[in-house]
Amino acid sequence: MQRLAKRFYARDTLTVARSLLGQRLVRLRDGERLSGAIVEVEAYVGEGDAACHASRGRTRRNATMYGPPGHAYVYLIYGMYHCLNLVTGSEGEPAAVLIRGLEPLEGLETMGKLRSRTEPRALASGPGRLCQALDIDRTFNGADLCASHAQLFLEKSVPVPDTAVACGPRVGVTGDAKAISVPWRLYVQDSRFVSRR
DNA sequence: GGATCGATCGGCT
DNA sequence: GCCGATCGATCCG
Repeated sequence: MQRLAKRFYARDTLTVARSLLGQRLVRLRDGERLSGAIVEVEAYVGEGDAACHASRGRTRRNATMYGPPGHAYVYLIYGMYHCLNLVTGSEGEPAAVLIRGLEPLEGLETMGKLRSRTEPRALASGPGRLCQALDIDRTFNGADLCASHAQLFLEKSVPVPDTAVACGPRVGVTGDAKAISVPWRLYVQDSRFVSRR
C-alpha cells in the first residue's frame, strides 16, 4: 500500500480534512498492524479559530501544530483520554485535523483487548476511543507520519465520493459563536462508526 | 503556588 | 440524560 507523503498534508486544512475520509490510518504495534478507515474528522484552523488550541498563541502544548505538516499532534484530554490530530497546511501556521472515528479493519482482536470491549462499533468510534484502540498516547506527539520508520502513518485508500460526505458543527465546541457554527466536522454519512449521528 | 477546566467516555438514573 | 473520573496546561495573583 502506498503511504501518503508530506505533500498530502501540506495543503489547505479543509481540503486535507475532506481528503482524509476513507484513508487508512495504520499503527504498527509490536510488529502487528492495527488499522482503520477514517470516517469522521474535524478541522481546527489557525489562531483565528477560537476552538483551535492555538487561538491564544503558541504554548508548550500546541507547539507541534506550528511545526511542519505531516506530524501527529497528540494531547491528553480530561485527564484520561488522548486525541490524535494530523498537522496540516504550512509550517508556522497552526492547523490540524482531529481524527474522530475509524472503521476498524485490521487487528480487531488486539484493539478489543486495549479497549476492554469487543463490539467493532465500540472500538474506535470517538477520538478518545480510537487512541485507546491503537495504543496512541503523548509519546506520539510530534511523530513524523512520513518517516520511513514511522509507527503511525496513513495509507492511500479508495476515496469517499462527495455524495457520501456530510458535515456539521464540531463536537464539544463551546463559547465563541463563530467557532460553534462553522461546519468543520466532516463524516461519512452512512457509516456506523461515526461517534454520533 | 493555586484554581479552573477541557476537541471524552462509560456507567447509572 | 446526567454525572464523576482524573490530570496537565493554562491563567491568575
